[in-house]
Amino acid sequence: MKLIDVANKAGVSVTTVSRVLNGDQNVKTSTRTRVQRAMQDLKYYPNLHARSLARGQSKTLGVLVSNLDNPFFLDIYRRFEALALGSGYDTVVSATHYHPDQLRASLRSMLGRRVAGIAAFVSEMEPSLIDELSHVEIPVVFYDVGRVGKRITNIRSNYQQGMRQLVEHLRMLGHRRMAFIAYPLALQPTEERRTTFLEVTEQLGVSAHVVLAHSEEFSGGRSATRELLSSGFEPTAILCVNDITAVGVLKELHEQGVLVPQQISVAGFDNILLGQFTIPSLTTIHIPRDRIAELAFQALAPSWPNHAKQGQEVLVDLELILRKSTAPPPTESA
Amino acid sequence: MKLIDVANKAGVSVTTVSRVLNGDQNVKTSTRTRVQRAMQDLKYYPNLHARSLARGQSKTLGVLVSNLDNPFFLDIYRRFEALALGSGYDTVVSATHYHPDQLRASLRSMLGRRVAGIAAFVSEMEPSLIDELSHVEIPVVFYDVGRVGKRITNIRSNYQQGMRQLVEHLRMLGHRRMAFIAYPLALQPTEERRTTFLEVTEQLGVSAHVVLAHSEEFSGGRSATRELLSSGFEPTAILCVNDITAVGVLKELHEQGVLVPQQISVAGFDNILLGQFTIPSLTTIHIPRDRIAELAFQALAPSWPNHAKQGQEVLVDLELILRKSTAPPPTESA
DNA sequence: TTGAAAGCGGTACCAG
DNA sequence: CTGGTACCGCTTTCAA
Repeated sequence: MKLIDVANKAGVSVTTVSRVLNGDQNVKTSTRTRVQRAMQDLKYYPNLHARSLARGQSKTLGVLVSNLDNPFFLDIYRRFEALALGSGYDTVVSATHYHPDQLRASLRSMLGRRVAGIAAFVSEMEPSLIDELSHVEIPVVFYDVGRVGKRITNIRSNYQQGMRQLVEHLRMLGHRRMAFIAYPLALQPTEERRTTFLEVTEQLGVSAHVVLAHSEEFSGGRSATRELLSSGFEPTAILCVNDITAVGVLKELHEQGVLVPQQISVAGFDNILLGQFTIPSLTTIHIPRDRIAELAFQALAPSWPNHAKQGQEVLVDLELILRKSTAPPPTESA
Repeated sequence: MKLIDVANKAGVSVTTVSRVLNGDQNVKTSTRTRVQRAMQDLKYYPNLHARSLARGQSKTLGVLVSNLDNPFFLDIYRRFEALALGSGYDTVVSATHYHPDQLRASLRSMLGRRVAGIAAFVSEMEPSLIDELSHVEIPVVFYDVGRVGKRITNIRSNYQQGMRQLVEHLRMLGHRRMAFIAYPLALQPTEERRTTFLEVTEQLGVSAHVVLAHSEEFSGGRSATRELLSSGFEPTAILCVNDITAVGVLKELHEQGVLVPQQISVAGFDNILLGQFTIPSLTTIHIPRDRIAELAFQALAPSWPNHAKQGQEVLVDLELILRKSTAPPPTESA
């Protein structure tokens, strides 16, 4: 079922059909109706490939995400998609599962699709890929990786500021021995959280200890906690690279009969919805995902109000969210 | 950067470039190398739209999901995508957020993209849409909605069998008053869970009570629980339409000081990963998502081992997963 | 082993 | 207000 079939059925030219298809006003109402009827009767819908080919561009935005399992990324994507949809853009996502190869493949596929722009919320972005992207003629926006360039916008979280708030809060409560559960992969953003933790604890004079989770899942938090508890460090507070990990920590502590927050305080990072429903609810650092998604979209969509954002670096501030998983440490009577 | 640019640079015709692009063996090795060099130098990557247009089909499978926030759907999608990728298919997802309009739009977009097949894991599929789909010339597979047709495969969960196991288990434990927290939307699959609950409890002679959550999120479980506790029904076990809801229930009960499972048992449905990390871990019904994804893929991919599945209805059995959130009810000494 | 040329299904410019 | 037609970039006969 093609344009010409509709044209024949309606007794007009393909041009006219194309016009009504695209809402061109220069079509007599009676003709328009006739064409629309024909389209319906034939159950016609346009071939998007032909259209994009002819137009030379595709009103599609590509979104790259490391991991859709983490609600953090999903939240960003959802908001981004909503904005895109609202402006008539289609959206195509690809989860790379932290594999540079998969990332490369997804990227090629998107470029092949001639997307109008690419938003990359991935942690495994390699320099070579960033290079490759900077030669491309479409706008690109990175989150937490990459660098600013001609058409490249960069959004970054102010980890320093966020982590400081959290550590200061805990210190204020009286904590002096804090552990950090880090990610197993050497990914820029998560590495940054770890190093920031180390810096801040050093500055504030609290003793710090880092242990690596060996999975990005809940279970990573669990096993890391086991390891931590038998390490001899005896932290009074455990900070986690993200909320998912913290859920695992909470679970393991509960199984071991350790009370949170009475005996050990726990904090997450990201502020995913689940954190409000854990037992106890989770103190965490909020990363404003809606705002990040909005900034990203603005950087990709031309003719957007404050589209000026393109080609810049934007630093996003984080916010400490206090809930029930943190409290003063037990008084050391020993 | 187009085919012809590469051809010029390499001093061959576009045909030849196309050949090396598609791995055609009838190209002299030296020529092939020259062309490949040219492609690299020019950072060429093919325009997928032109390709699909010329080929008349697109090695892309469309996946429709109600809601990516629910790990249940995400798990299915992840597996499906992996299989597709393994067979050289691209995949495009669309979350409909339970809106028939959004579903319709996504469907059109996919058909416009001339996908090679569509897998619909959506609850809001309307009869009219199913009709529309049956006229399309590509294979389609539905999960929990729709009906079998020429190129239409149907996968269904055996809710009857799953729900019966759960209710029997609880009855065996001694429970006689069970409440069910249902979904707010009138969606076929979730409705089915509700009615099945009612049937089974009736058959087993246990008194039943249904309360509607007013959100599909964790919070829906929380508020429904509040409502339930003040309803006077006093259930000894609460069954939930899914695990997400159950997490909210667990939270609310904990806040109210009700011990799970000592005072009230709680069960979920779906068996998402999170259920292993709740406090207490969640008894639930496992729906074999991997298998569902595999069946779906088989139904769409031609030249697949047991591709015979197409145009059939497949019923998938569920499995009771016993964890720590269910136990005998408190002995009524009153 | 290579190339010329006819589409694929739309879009958009140029006439009328 | 409507139609003719030259592309868009790649695939695929058909010939050489």
